[in-house]
Amino acid sequence: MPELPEVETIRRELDREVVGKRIKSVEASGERTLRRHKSPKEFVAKLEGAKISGVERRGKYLVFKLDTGDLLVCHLGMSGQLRKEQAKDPVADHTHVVITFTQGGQLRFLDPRTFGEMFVTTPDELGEAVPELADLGFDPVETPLSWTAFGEMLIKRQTKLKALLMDQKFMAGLGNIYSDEILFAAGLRYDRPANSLSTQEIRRLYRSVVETLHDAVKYRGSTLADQGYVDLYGKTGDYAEHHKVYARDGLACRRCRTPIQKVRFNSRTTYYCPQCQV
DNA sequence: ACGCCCGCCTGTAAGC
DNA sequence: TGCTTACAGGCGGGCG
Repeated sequence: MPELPEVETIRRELDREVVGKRIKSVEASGERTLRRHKSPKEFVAKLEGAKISGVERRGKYLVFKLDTGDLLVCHLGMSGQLRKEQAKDPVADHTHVVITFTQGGQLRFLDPRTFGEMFVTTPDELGEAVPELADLGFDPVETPLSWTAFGEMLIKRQTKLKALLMDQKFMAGLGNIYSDEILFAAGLRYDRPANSLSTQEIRRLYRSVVETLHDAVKYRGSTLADQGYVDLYGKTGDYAEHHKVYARDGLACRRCRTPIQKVRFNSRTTYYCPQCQV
């Protein structure tokens, strides 16, 4: 669920809420959340006493810069949430990490399905020990390309459009929801071979990538019916109201009134308009 | 290189 | 009502 717009929304809030704060203590009970460490103790030891000097985003990863020189990396997976709370607030189920600041207040990580993770590493190791981050493709919001450069990369690939959009090594940050929304905005089917696009289609696709993501960030991301995504304050995002195809199967297309179709593609649910997307 | 599927997890909801 | 099954989609990995 958390894709680029949701992670960017949280990053902006973290920028306000935790940058400049010093970590007083850390409670880390989640072994699976901290699976890259030998033990939660090791994770805690690297954090206590450190000050957070900045928060960046790379695709769906959050990277906290520490004044020790280390980096705290967080991926929310499917069900991870970061929440700003007070020490007196009740601790929700599935809370795996609690960071308490010297200035008061806590940052908590909860994650029912434990696909998410947190770990501390060094800038050097990001390029070696952490291939997932080192191999990430460009970030279309943070470091956009020209559409011509995008087209040169795209035309070389022998794969279908949706698989390519979701490939984090090609472009970082898209998941199932935004891939479908972007393909609708571009008027392209999920199963079009990437190397079959005309120059005009490439330009339209890239414009749709950038515009859809910016729009979604403006509305603070998509909270679906399951409420799986909320921001740092527990607030839902408003972008789902603006979805054109995602979870709208059987409903009339907002552009042409044809019913939106739901299919399985690469064992993922895919929504599209059979009239508007070619 | 690509398509396809599994495993990792839990909460929710549909189906019998 | 209560049990079982399917689904949700993040990612790595394995296989053809």
